[in-house]
Amino acid sequence: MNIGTAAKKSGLSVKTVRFYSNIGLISPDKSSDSNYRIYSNQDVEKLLFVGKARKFDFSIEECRELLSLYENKDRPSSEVKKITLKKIKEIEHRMSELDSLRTELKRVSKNCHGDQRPDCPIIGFLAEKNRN
Amino acid sequence: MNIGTAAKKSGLSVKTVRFYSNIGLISPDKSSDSNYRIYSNQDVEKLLFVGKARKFDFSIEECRELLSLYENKDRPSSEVKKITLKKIKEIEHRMSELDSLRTELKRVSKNCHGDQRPDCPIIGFLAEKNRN
DNA sequence: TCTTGACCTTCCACTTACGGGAGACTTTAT
DNA sequence: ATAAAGTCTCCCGTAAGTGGAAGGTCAAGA
Repeated sequence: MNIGTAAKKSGLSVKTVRFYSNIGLISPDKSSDSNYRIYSNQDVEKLLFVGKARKFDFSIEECRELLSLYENKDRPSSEVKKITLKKIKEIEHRMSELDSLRTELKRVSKNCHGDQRPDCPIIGFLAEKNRN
Repeated sequence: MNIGTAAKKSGLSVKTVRFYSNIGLISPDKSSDSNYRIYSNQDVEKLLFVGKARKFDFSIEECRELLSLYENKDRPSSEVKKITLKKIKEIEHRMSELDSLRTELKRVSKNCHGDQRPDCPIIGFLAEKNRN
């Protein structure tokens, strides 16, 4: 099938699928006469796989790694688990960062009247010089 | 003061300070003979302000807006509050996304032995075709 | 057969918020 | 005087694509 069909089946955009082809993540065959990319059902499986991994915040390089593990039937599951646990750690780290931000922003915005008066503790907070 | 001093005082890198100058976020005077940027104490205040806002996940464009509110003594506090509440919403949205990711990744990784055997439910999960 | 329109190709520029480095110039220190 | 440090502009790179231009390919209709 052509790239448009593969894109539709995988739920990705044509641009994205072509991008994955260009970076060698998922390399379809190419028709020698028309130069069109030709996707197999297996390729579509891989596109779906990567699409899902991307949704789960794995980077392209991580996807590349996961994909090779996915293709290698003898890989030890510990490899996969390692990547996943690392990702969980990253997510939790980012979540705790965001949590502090939210807490702080909530704190300062609670004291802001949010009316026509120019007096604003949020601005004051951002302008505060804190020694660190 | 020169850019290096301003950078040190604001805790930003020279590159970053120059970047802010280039995009017109914080525009110092320029020495007419040496072409060096000359930062005032007020400029440093602005750099600190922006540095802090950036840490709190405000984008450059949001910083630009906050900065103009910071400089405009007559602005209504409602403007500032609006931007802040929007940011809080964004943070909370991202947090809930990350929370689902984490939950799902934890779920699938719990069932993975993580040993030498190739059998891996994480890969299986990523390869699953879910209809949506 | 010709043409139209949909699809495909490559290539380039743009996005965010900078960081790295080249090569040239200015200032400061020895 | 000279060396070192600081600064300047300019260009390239990042991640993961998106958008567009110019051109090639294919199937269908007149």
